[in-house]
Amino acid sequence: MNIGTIAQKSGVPAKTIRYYESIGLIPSASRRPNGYRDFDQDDLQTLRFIQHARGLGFAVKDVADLLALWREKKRASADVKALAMRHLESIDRKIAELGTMRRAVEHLVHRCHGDHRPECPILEDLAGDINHA
Amino acid sequence: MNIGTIAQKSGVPAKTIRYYESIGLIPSASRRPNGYRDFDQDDLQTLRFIQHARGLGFAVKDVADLLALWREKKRASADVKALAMRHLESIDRKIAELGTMRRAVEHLVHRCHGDHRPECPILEDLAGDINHA
DNA sequence: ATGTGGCTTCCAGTCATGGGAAGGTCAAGG
DNA sequence: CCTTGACCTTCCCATGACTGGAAGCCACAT
Repeated sequence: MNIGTIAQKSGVPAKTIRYYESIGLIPSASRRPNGYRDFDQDDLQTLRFIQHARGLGFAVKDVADLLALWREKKRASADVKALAMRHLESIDRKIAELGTMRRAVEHLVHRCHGDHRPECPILEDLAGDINHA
Repeated sequence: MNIGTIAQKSGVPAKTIRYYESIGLIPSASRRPNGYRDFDQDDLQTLRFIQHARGLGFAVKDVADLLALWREKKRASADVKALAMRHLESIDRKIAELGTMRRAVEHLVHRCHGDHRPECPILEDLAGDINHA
């Protein structure tokens, strides 16, 4: 299977597959006599796994760990769960951070007339008057 | 005022101030005979403005636009508001995306025993069985 | 023979910094 | 006067996770 084919089937762009190979996330694909990479069903499985994990927001480093656990038949599910829970916490931190920003920005937007006049509480607040919630 | 002093007063690291200068976000600071940058109160105001805007998650490019509007006395507040609203929408998109991830990851975490045994729905789902919500 | 599309490698850019090297400067203390 | 330590300067490299593009080979159809 050529890289274009597996890219299509896995949803991972060819460019990204080469990148994953270069950083060692996936093993180096075997080569045909003409130099083209040749992928098999196993590679497809792996790339789909990666695609799903990335889709859930796991960092590439974490995906590498998940892949290792996936291949390790004697893993303890507690290890997988711990990794996933750390990820969940990091998602929660990001959501909280964005929520704080969101409230602040929304507050500013609310107070700005948004017309042709130059007076604008958004700019005033950014300039330093952060005392009138 | 040396760069270290203004860094302290503005909360923007010296390194970052030099970077802002290099990309033209702030004007080039004047120099003392010894080559040191010399900042004044205006620079401090500007850096504080930038720091606030960055703290609200505005991209550096957007901060540049906000700075330009701030300095333009004949601006229309509608322009500022529009920029802020676009930012608000982008925050909302990110929150929604993280929320979707969060629910999926939490669902997986819930279903995993997390003990010494190798069976793990997290890995199974990532491997492709995405049909049992 | 020519066109097209896919494959290869390698280099550079993205975004917003942070780290660290190599070297000049300044104020204080011995 | 000299040294120490804390500043400052520029420069290049690294991050994360790709993406774009150039230059060149390969495969197949017309």
